[in-house]
Amino acid sequence: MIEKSTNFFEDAKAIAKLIPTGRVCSYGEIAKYLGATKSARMVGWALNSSKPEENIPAHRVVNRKGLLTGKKHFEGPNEMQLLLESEGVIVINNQIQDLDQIWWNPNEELL
DNA sequence: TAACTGACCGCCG
DNA sequence: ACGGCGGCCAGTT
Repeated sequence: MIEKSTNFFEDAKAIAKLIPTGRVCSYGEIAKYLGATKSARMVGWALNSSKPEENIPAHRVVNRKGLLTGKKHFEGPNEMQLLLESEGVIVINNQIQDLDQIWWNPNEELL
């Protein structure tokens, strides 16, 4: 019934699921991997459309600066940060530390 | 129906 | 170095 342009959304969710624990990625990188470098926003939309039941670690997906821009879309304001810290990711002031350390590039890892 | 917004990113001034 | 704006796609009002 609803399998048409959702391909991009499905892929975005799939990539998010592929993100290993303790790692983070940016919307742009995911979008780039999907072939839509300029459609980074759609990646976020895909996660928003997705539900917690989908087991999608959206908290591992952050913006280019490593800032938890989508934390407000979670159950709680600190849910995202707590999840990241729980996985070993250092997050201070809604910003991920050691980005170069935990960064996960789909183009390199999944290549 | 048409227009705006939205978990962003990159470019230009 | 910092600020502002446009572009992408789809969903919502």
